[in-house]
Amino acid sequence: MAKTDVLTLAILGILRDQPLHGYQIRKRLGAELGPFRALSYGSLYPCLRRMVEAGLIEASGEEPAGSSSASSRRARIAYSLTDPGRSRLSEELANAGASSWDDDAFDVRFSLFAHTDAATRLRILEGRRSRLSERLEEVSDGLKRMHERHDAYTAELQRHGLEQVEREVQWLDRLIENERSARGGENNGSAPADH
Amino acid sequence: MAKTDVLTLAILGILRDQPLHGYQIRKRLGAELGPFRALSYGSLYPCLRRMVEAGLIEASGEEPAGSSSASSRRARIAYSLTDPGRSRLSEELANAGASSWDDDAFDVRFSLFAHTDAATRLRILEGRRSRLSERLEEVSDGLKRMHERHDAYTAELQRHGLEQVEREVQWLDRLIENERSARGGENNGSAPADH
DNA sequence: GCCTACATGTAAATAGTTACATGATTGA
DNA sequence: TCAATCATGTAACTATTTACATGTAGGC
Repeated sequence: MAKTDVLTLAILGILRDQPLHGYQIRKRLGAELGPFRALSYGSLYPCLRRMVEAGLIEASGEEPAGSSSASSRRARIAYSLTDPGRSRLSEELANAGASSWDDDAFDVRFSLFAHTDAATRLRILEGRRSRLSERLEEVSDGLKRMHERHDAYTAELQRHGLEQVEREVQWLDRLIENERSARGGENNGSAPADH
Repeated sequence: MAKTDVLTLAILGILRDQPLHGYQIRKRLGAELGPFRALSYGSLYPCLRRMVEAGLIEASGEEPAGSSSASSRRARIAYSLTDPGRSRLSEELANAGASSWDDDAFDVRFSLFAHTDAATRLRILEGRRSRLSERLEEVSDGLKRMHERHDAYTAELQRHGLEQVEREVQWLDRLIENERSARGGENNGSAPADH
């Protein structure tokens, strides 16, 4: 349930603007999103098949989104969003069930922020922040409690983990502030506008 | 193959010093190691069973490592390392096949550094560092290449990911330096000794 | 008496990777 | 012609989560 749903969403998102082949989908996803750095075809193609069966996407024989259009390649299948797929994407983008998402799910949602409305963006960022805060407390409690049960390496590992999560929270804070100060402007934003 | 092996190693490591119940193993692992924050019993107990079958650990009816010893609890099973389990742990700790490990595997190995010899520690740290460097290049290439294909949010996500990996590399560099400057001293170290 | 934490497990469903099988196109 | 990259898929295996099933001990 977990990752395939995320993969489905990521595919819907990446097909939003142009049809692509499976191969291209894999490359883009791998290049743009951490979670799919090493996505295997054994995951991708079955997922595409399921999506076709569910009517979310369509497989068509030719003319993907490539640059040159003259060649006569065989066996290339371009997938494109259907209307139900498009609705499903909108639905997903509007629903900020910010609870229970794992890191990967957040990344995918975030990467689709350009097509997410401002209120939902804010809710997602805040939801993510509060979950990370909980984690922060758990880990720092753990660190305090182990404290004298020595093992400096384990402690160092946790200290480092803690730091990374703290930075993640700071990053979110910056983003949240940005979203807030951008209020009154666009509803369908496209830039974190900070540097 | 991937995570269970890591779980097996983590269990061997945590049972090195005292026998523990399954329940205690889960708690400790969850508290000390990120990868096992949400380890389920459905993963843990089958793994313990496999380890018993493989002769790496032994299940004994009573007397775990608890504080008070007077109570007569039922159905509590304390697992302890067998001699083969102990050898297996040593083997694993000596082998720094630093290639192909994922993040979780590194964390588990690192948490066992107190029982790992200095040369192996260094090899593991350097192996990890070089893999992260590769990732760094891939991601920053990707960032440069997308660059004008707009979408500021996706770019921001990658920038942030890049930063986190960069920090991870800096952390490793500090650790590596520490290990190097500690040369001539202990072979079986116990402290990163930096603050 | 009730709730929480302790404690152990199984079965079914899900997900994911690896290895395999195949073949076209491009450029050196 | 040879290698790399493009391109699509399947089957077997491995791992993992979720939901279930059961029961004890200690504190309020």
